[in-house]
Amino acid sequence: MSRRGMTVGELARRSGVSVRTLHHYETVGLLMPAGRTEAGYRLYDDADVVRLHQIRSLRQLVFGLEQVRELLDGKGFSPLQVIELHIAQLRQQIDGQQRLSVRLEGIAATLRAAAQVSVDELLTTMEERTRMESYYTPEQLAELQERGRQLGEDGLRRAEADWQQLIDEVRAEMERGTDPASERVKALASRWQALVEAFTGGNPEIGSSLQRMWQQDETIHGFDTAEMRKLGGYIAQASAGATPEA
Amino acid sequence: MSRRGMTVGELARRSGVSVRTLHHYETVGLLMPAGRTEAGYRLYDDADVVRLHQIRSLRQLVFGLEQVRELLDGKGFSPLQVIELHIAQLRQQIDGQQRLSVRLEGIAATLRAAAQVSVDELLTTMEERTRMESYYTPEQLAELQERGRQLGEDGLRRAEADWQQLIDEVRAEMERGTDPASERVKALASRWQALVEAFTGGNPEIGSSLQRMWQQDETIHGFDTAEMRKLGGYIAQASAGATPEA
DNA sequence: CCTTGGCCCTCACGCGACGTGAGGGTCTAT
DNA sequence: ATAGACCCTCACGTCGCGTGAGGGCCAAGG
Repeated sequence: MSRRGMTVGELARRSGVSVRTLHHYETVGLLMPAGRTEAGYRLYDDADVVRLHQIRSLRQLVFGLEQVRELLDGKGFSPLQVIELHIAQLRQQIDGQQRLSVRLEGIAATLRAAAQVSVDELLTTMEERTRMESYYTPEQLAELQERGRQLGEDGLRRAEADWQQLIDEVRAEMERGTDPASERVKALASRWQALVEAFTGGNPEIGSSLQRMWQQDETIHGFDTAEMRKLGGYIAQASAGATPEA
Repeated sequence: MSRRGMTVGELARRSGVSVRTLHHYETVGLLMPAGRTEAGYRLYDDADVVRLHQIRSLRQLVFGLEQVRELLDGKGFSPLQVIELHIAQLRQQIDGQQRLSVRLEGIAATLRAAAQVSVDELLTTMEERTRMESYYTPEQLAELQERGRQLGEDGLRRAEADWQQLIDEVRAEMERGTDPASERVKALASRWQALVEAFTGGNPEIGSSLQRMWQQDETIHGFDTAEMRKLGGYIAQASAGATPEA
């Protein structure tokens, strides 16, 4: 049977490709059947079987049937060049996808900590992520993300609530005109420092990146930076009075 | 101007997308212009500008305009679900591409060491790689590849030539009926062991994988394993006589 | 008023590697 | 003769637009 040639269906079954694929390979000139019956049925011989195997093999490694044909027909670039080119392209793709993946992870983590996850939330989270990516280095981002992961969703929510609570208290004291050197404000100041510390993880570079964000952006994760700067100044007075640090 | 709405061209310039893209977004119902002039010109308003930004943002993160529309229209899955699904898909893709990349590296390395790089070479190298992938674990493959990389192309070619040379000599002695216990054959045996050692790098698991290949495959990298087994037996006799090792 | 140049419009094909019918012959066994 | 399995050749759909083709709309200059 394979002596006299096999039909498309047979070849398809034996080699695991679809009949349509074989048709397609013929129309693009990649695999022409050795002959036809009087009725017009395609007949493939052993050489065709071999070539099909080659095609399927190369297909996994290479971009595009066109290149496969060029390889098999010996035109175009040398196999090694094609492979190396492909490797380079693959690397780029992988790189881009990995960056995207990291980005998505970060966004997903933030979303998971959010109460309700609307598209608005998603969009603002994305914007924030973009801004963060412009302030922090990839390593710093990874560090922040890792710390967030350890905290967990509840931990993140709690941290955010802590900030909100602290800000409210500080604002209240400031509006009341409490002396920054008072014990009450000093207590607030140390809570403030603790929260900043919890965020930066003691990494001074992350601290300075955060500073830059505070200075240059108008809002960070829903907090108004203008007010934060004011409150921060107040807190700084308390800290300066409380501890002899710069 | 943006009060009364802007034309496609303006919107395109201001947001960095092509006019065609805006047309396309309209035909798929993703971004419908707020209105039209009497002459039929599309007019976009500020809300459209916002929506376009949203579309472009989501577009980077998500597979397909369809999903973008579902997200923006609030139908279908929740943003977080979509993101997580996308992450999973991305991971899979990255995984597959990385495996492919490793595979290509291995093939490229082998090809670089080959004298002439024909498509035949490529195909047989691929087959061999496939066989190797079925015998060695990924870690072992990585180890082998690393060792090959350190040898360099010339080193690999030299190793291959060494084997060929050694095999010829061993065969000659065997055909001549030389006693395996003779000094001459013992010298060959130690060279043999050294070459095997150089290949396995002293890793016994790689050694046993190699054994299995020798036993089960008919040819390895162009060497006839049937003959290799015979020669190996002869060498083993010499080694047994030479050293008291098992 | 007419022209010129720069907008805009609506089709509609092209890309890549096939999937999926539609509509209709061929072969084999009953 | 007929059923059922196989084969044939179109030809459209996929996805996100790019790239014309062929033709109106509009503002400014001659």
